[in-house]
Formats: sequence, C-alpha cells, structure tokens
Amino acid sequence: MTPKLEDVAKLAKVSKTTVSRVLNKRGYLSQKTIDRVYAAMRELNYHPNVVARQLYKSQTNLIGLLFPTVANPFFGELVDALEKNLYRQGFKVLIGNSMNDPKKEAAYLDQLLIKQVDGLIVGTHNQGIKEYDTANLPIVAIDRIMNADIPIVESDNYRGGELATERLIQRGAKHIIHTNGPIDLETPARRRRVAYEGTMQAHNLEPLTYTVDFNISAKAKKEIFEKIFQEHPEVEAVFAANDVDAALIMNVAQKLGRQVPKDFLVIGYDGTQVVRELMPNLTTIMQPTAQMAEQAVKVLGQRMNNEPTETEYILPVKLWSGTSA
Amino acid sequence: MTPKLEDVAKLAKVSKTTVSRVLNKRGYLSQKTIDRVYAAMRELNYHPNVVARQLYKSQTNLIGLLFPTVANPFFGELVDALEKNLYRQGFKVLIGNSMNDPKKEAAYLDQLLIKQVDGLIVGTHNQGIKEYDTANLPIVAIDRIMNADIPIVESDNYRGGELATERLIQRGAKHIIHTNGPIDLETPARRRRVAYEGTMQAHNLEPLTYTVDFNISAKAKKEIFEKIFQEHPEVEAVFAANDVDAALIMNVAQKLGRQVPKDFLVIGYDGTQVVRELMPNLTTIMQPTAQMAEQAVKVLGQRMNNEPTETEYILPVKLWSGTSA
DNA sequence: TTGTAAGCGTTATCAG
DNA sequence: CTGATAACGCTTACAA
Repeated sequence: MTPKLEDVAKLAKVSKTTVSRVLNKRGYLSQKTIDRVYAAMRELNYHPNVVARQLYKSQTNLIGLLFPTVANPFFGELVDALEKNLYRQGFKVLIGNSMNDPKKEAAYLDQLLIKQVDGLIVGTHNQGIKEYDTANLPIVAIDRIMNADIPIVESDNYRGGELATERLIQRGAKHIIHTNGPIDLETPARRRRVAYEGTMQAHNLEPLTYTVDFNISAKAKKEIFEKIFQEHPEVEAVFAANDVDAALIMNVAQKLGRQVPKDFLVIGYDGTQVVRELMPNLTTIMQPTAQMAEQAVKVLGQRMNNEPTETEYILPVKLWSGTSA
Repeated sequence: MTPKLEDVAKLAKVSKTTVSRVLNKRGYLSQKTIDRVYAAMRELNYHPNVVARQLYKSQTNLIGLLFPTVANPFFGELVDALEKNLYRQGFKVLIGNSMNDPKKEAAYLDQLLIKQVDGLIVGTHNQGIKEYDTANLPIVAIDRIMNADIPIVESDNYRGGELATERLIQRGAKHIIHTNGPIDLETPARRRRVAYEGTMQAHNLEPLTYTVDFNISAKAKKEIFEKIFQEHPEVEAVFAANDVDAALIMNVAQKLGRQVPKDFLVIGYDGTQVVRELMPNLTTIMQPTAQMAEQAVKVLGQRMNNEPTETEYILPVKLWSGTSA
C-alpha cells in the first residue's frame, strides 16, 4: 500500500508528530532530524494523504464551478479564466456541466454542499433550485440572479444592448430584430432586451424580440431563424443573443439570398477570443471574461473570509467592430 | 456548526451505526427506526460529510482531467463529453488547465496523485514530466503518448491526414503546405504529418511542413502564416493543424488578396460542433470527441478495476465537406 | 434488529 | 527540540 506518515516516522525513527512538523515546516527542528525525515520520505516515495488533511482541517481547497457546458466558447473561456485565478490562490476546481438539466444541477449541488468544496461559483441558467437557499456555503453567481444573499458578477448587459442596437441603427437599419432567452428567466441578460427596446423606441423604431431557448439544438434554432425571415421579410438586421446564434443567423440569411452586410446586418454577443479568431468579421459585444473571473474569485474569497461584499458587480463591455454590422 | 452523524443519532435516540445504516441502506432495520432517523436528518438539515467517507474508503470518486485549456473548443467539447460520461458513472471531475506550462502540470500531478483523485485522464502536450512514471494511479491518455504503461485513446490521425491531403489534391491543388506542432513532441498528431507527406509523395508532389507552436499567440501565428505566402507565393492550399489555425490562415490569405476557394484552399482539423456552427463552410476533419470520451472513460474504468486493456484505441475520423476546400 | 469500538491518515494540544 | 494522544466524521467487524 501507499506509505503513510507512520511508515516514514518508523523509518526515520521519530514520531508521527515530528514528521508532520517537517512536512508543514512548523516549530523548531534540528537539521539532522529534518534531513533524516526527508530521506525517509524519498526512500518510501511518500506523499501526504490530502483527504486526511481535509478531514482534520474541514476544508478541501476545492471550489465548485457550476456552468451549462464548457463546450460553449463563452463558458469555456470563463471557466478557463476562473481556473487560472483560483489556482493562483491555491484552489483546485471541481467542475459541473449542468447542461440546463435542473436535476443534474440539483444533484451536483447536493453533493458539493456536503463539504466537498469550500465555495461555489455558479453560472447556470436553471431556475428555482431551492438548495441554494439553505446552502451553507460561500457562493458567487456569474450572470445569474439567484437570491438576495448571493453576490452577482456580470458584464454591463444594459450598455451592451444599447451599444449593439445603436450600432445597427447608425448603420442605417430600421427593421431590427433581437433574439433573447426566455423572458421568465431572471437573468441579467434580460437587461439587453430592455436596452434594445428602449434604444429602439428612443429612435422611434419598433422593437421586436424573438425568444429562443438556449437548450435547443442548432437545427431547431435555424428553423426559428428562418421563421424570422418569413414572418418579417422587411427585417434588415438582427441583434443576436450570442455569437453562435449570430453565426447561425448569418448562415440562414445567406441561404435565403441575403448578403451580409450589403443587405442584411448581424451583430453578436460575447466576443470570446476564439470566436474573434474564427470570425473576425463578426461585429459583436465583448464580455470582459478575464475581469469577470477575477472579480468573481475575489468576491468569493471575501465571502469565505466573512468579509462584507457588494451585492452586484457590473463590468464594462466593448464593441468589436467587424464588417457584419 | 454543521450537524454530524452523531447529532442525528442523538436526536433519533439510536446509535451512529444505525444512522449510517439508514444512510447507506445497508442491513436490516425496522421501518420505525428508519422513519425516526430520516425525521431527525430533516430536522437538522443533515448532510453526510463526504471527506470523512472518502478517508475511510480511501477513494474519492473524483477523476482528474488534465488538459491544456477548455477555452479551446476542441478541449472544451472533449472535457464536456468526459464529464457527462463520468457523471453517469458516479464520478465528479477535477479539472486542471495546464496551459502548456510544465510547472503547472507537474504541480497538478503532484497534488492529484496524492489520493485526491481515483483516476486521471490526460491530454496535455507537455513532455518529460517524470511524475507520470511513478504515478501509482490509473491513467488514460487522450491523443498523447506518455509511457508504455498508459493506454492511449486517439482518433485516426493517419487517416485524417490522408483524407485532408487527398481532398486538396482532388480539388486540383499541387502546392500544398501543412502546418503542425513541434516535431519533437511525441504526439499522435505527428502521424498526420507522416500521412500528409506520404500522400503527397504518392502523388509525386513535394510536401512542405511548417512547424507552428500551439502555445504562441494568434498574432505570432499570423506572422508565421504571412511568411508562408511570402516564402512560397506558389502555395495553393494549406492543411492546417486545427480549425482555429485554419481560420487565421484564411484571414491572412484574404488580406493578401487570395480568394477562398477560388484561388486558395484551406482545410482544418478537429471539426467540433461549435466550429461547424460558426464556420459551416470550413472543410475540416472531424475528430469523434464523443466516442473518444466514452472510450477513455471505459478504459479508465477497466484500469481502476485492474482489468486488462489494450494499449491503444484508434477511433475513426470523418470529413466535413464545406466550401473552403 | 441494534450497539460498541476500532480504524481511515492527518494535525494540534499539551507535556516533557 | 521531541513525543503521546485526542480529534476530524464516517464505516464496518464483531457482539449482543
């Protein structure tokens, strides 16, 4: 079996306490003892058992990350940034891709709450999971409204909606359609819809929002987008809920003979690095993923130390100016 | 503090053993006792402490995933699929984005080997990390050669290289350049280079491979790609190491006045779902991420049960036929 | 059908 | 400077 502290102690002819002291560099120790212990460790290829340590300290140095799926570039980039920040602080990352399945999310939660992690960062879109309320655990939400106790880190969705809409108007479009998630979801992304509608009205234009569930397949989405063109042949521009949707819309538009940007404009949302590399011509609103991650980790740290925090952190967005709008 | 087993036992007026039995549905118990215990649990909002259980069982039900970064769509999709499969088997996932930093990879390894995880799935590109050799832990590699003890799951890189090269030749290109990672890395992706070179020679064409480090920035990559056109103005097609590189190359080509596919062809590699949605016109080789994930998890399971496994699993690739080549 | 007690591998208190 | 020993919260022989 894997050697334990006791084996090292025996081999080095010292007590367990001493080995533990060497391991944690605590207290006074003679150099001779230290050397003997290290030698014994090497000889046995000893590695301390983290779980035993976790039990005693009742902390795991693990942070849970609950997101829809890292297969989506936005969440992939965000999770990557979170991991980087957490690693720097000595935390490792336990990841759960709830994939919009409330059952899976609740199951994860149930298991993570159980002292498996020291904290949680949540960015899923599911609603009404009651476990969050009784969760006796520091939590931070990213782009998701949970309950009054849980601080939110988000990008400036209102400004993003405004920027996108203004861009399309400024480019000469009048019939502009917006796609967004279900209206009943209490997500900050809803503010984009509000911004879009407000900006349209301020310009005496008629807002029109299509609801597109994010869980559905690309094929189903495309059908909805085709309907947009059928039901509103006058449409000149679309402000999409995210970049993948924007790409799908461009694709549909081109199939229907619309040329971008000559007679149809598209603007996306998220603007991750990968998407900017794959489609540099797609005009989009960039969410500041790096700063969001940094802020979330910082706030989580404060929560874990019982320091006070704000309830909401709003980070600035930027326009990525391509040729699609 | 959070309630423990003992508190539940006291409240229900039974022993710790009984509570544990109820919790694990083991042995014979009277319904009355069961009900009393459940009631007590609810009253205290009790949740068992996983770490204590982990210590006793000396297993964590955690699997470590070591990959370069989930911000890259290929690894994002792969990690997503791995998580899905592992979750189904009752495992949770601890993730490490080594980001091509050998120090970080070694540090992760050091900590994960320490009884923190029950198994490891590795897909990083770093070389020469000796910890893997002494690792007393079931490991499976994805698209990476580690050492003789560690089974590899990969897609059919040779066939992929062949398919891509043949496609370009069949489309009429003669001056075809291939980009690939450093030749000294013992990665299965090297077989693509071999396949490319073999296929070219079989058609009496001269192969030419440019080495492009994957860790470098998009900007640095673009400079290398520009050099391709400068140094080889006769180039008619590029078989890129991956889809992101393919996109960058297309971008550079267009900036230099080359029209795709009229006078320049590009074929990518990976063919993840997101990329196919964003750039449906990009011809590429699709790696079977879902099957690779499933196979890796299956093999890891066998390893963990000390069952014999093959040393190599090669899964079939497919061509995604776009318009870029 | 239920309980007692030992043990999982650490750390920390206290004594020397 | 070093060593017994209890404790972290759970599971499981073994006993009753």
